[in-house]
Amino acid sequence: MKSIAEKLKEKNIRPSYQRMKIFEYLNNERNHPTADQIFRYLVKEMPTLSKATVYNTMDIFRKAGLVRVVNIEDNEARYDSEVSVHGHFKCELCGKIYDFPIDTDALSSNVLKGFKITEKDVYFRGICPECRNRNK
Amino acid sequence: MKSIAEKLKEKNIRPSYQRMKIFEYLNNERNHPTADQIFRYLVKEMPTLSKATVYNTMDIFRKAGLVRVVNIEDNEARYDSEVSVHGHFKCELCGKIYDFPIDTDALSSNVLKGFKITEKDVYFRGICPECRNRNK
DNA sequence: ATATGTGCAAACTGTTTGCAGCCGC
DNA sequence: GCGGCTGCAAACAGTTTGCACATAT
Repeated sequence: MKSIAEKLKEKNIRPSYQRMKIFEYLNNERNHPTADQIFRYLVKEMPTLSKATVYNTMDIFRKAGLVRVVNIEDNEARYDSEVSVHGHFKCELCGKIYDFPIDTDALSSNVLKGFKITEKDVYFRGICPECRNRNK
Repeated sequence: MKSIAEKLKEKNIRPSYQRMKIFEYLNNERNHPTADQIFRYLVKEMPTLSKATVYNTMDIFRKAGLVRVVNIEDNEARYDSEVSVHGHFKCELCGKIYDFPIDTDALSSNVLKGFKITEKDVYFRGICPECRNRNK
């Protein structure tokens, strides 16, 4: 089991304390947090933490392929430590975001022949089973 | 062929001059414009037009199902007068946004059984054929 | 006359930037 | 000591809001 520091070094990211804590948080809480959520959680144990550092770090992680940015909400970005191709479902009632697998081949129909596709985002919205049952 | 005024009335939207011009623009220029593009174009012939009116109008249109909001860019929203389910591809080089059909059944796999899906957004990014050829 | 729509400016929010100081190699 | 990282504050952009005035029925 690799240490966090090693994982960051592999990507040529200097493992500062802040970066390691942010990375640790992302991999423990897999709730697609916003930058603000990450900040508010970590500032409790690191009172001098700055939001700019969170943004900087997320950008570095994104460029290194350690996180995916989830823009399922129009106003603010969320971060996903699961970087493989998959879809996101947001429940309009409870706000929870679910991951789900997608058949990426079925999607990229032959209509996009000639296009080089480097990024695929699939966002669904609706009501999750829990909320549907609750309102019955 | 219905007049624009009639189309708006059908949706219980009072056909003010501004709203008709905005609706007309959306259906003529099918370039997935931003609010700012709509504003900058129309302010030329309507110097007193306000950006707030553009935003208000787009919100009314969206609620009435006349436009779809395209959030393929993280910073600003785009509007699509084509409201049927389809995907969007953005070329990272020329910035152009292409529509493409999606097999919506292939997408909603049985993994999302129990979920009520009301909205589907599919965003791809990459390089379009034109740009690929240009750089050869 | 009353409802609704418009336009202006100010507020708001998420994000980015510049820069001074700090830390680690 | 040097390069890189952090934290603060200010700047920034897109969007929303409050309100007075204009407009349409």
